[in-house]
Amino acid sequence: MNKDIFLTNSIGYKKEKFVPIDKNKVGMYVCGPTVYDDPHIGNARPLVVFDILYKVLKCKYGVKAVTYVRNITDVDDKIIQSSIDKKISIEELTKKITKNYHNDCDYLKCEKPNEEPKATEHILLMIEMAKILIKKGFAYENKNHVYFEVKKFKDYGKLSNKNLDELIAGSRVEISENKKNPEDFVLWKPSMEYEPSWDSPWGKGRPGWHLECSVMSKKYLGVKFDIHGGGRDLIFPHHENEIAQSRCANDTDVFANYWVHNGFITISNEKMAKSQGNILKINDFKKSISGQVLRLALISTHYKQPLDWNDNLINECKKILNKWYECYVQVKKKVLIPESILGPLYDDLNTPGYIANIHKLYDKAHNGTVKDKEVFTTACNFIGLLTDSKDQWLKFKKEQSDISEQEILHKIKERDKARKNKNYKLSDKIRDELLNKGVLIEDKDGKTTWKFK
RNA sequence: GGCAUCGUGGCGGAAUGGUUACGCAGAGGAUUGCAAAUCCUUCUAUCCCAGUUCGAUUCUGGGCGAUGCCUCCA
Repeated sequence: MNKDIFLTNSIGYKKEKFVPIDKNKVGMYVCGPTVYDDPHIGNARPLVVFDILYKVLKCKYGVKAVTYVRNITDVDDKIIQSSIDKKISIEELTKKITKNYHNDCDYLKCEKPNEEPKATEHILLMIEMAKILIKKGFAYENKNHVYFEVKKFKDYGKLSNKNLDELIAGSRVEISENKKNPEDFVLWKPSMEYEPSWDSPWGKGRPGWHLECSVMSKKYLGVKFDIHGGGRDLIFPHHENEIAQSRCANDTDVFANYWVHNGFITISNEKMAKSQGNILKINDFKKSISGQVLRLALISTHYKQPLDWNDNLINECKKILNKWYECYVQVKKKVLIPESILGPLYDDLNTPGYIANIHKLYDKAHNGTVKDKEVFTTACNFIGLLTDSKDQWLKFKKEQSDISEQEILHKIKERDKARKNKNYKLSDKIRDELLNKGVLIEDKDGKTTWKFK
């Protein structure tokens, strides 16, 4: 499609036309998980949002033109703490959580990124970058720590709309006597005996949190690239610090051109937090709800907006997908999605607008030709919906029920008998019983059919 | 305290300087033993106050309210 893509750039928070550095190539870096605990529904949002942005970019620039990098952070204080709490080794923990994370990605129908670098596999590059920053005078060593001197970077705070004076005045910044200034942040720190460590010019230790993304984005996308994404909360300090490190180390005027951040999820209007005890793990949905339902729910609101997670939302999405599967067809030949339908996605990833368009395609397809149904199904597939066949969808619902097919057919026979005898009291009772077990009876054209609700 | 975002019908949720969003729910109808499912039709809205304008829900200013970030966090 010839149409331009627009994105809301967090720098300035304005919608801007997307122009890649190289018009034949697009690079996107998205902050992936820190593998210290199972992914929750909040982690799922950027996964799905940037998966769709990836698809849109590929649609416009070609499959091979887009490089999507999403890291895995496997060294971090939270991981150390979690391994102590769970009484398992760090390696065992990160391996296990990474595996769970990949399962969750599959469940949510997310495509694999082109690269999925791990922090622990890039320690040497991180040490290199820290060395360069010291050499150039942007960082300093003190007592086996290396700190980035924020003051030295003039554009600090440009992304998050902060100025240094206010930050310091807030005095919530961690004060350490090792630091020259309270706002300075760690590039390298020493490790305790039991903590993971690597040799460095500043002794055995480990990197600070932000360095990995600077190093890995550079390795896979270069010192300047197009899109950097993640959750809103990462704007400060994580992304601000990435910009500072990268631009100072690489002598560049810009790090990423477009910063795209997704909003937060609340649970029934409450902040999702450990202290609230309302963390919903992705894994906990797998048994009862199809990943497609979660996916639809996650994109039912524009990515920038907050999204409230509640039963009503899930039920609505279930209903919509049930309905949509009525028009599902297997698409064999490639079908083009009309520009007018695709439009909202190009316009700052307006998924609700696109969903509204799918509803219109559904209306057309429902009484329309096979071609109409193919267009409809293709439009759904484009955002990762209706990617399961109808059989798979029905099978999943079947697995939710504890009633056997045999039993259902038997009950229906019983009901038919009652109906023939005009014993409607009994026949309605049987229908209610089945409904309670999730089986929906439909008398159509003189025949009784059933399906799982 | 500082910096941001948001405030649309019963609910969710887009867009827009003047014209139908869309979905769910509700109502009416077709259909049915009654339903369900499906189809058709349909009601309901732009927080308050000023300003700009021929005209503002949309732009500007003020107010009120909600939320987020400023500390680990998607």
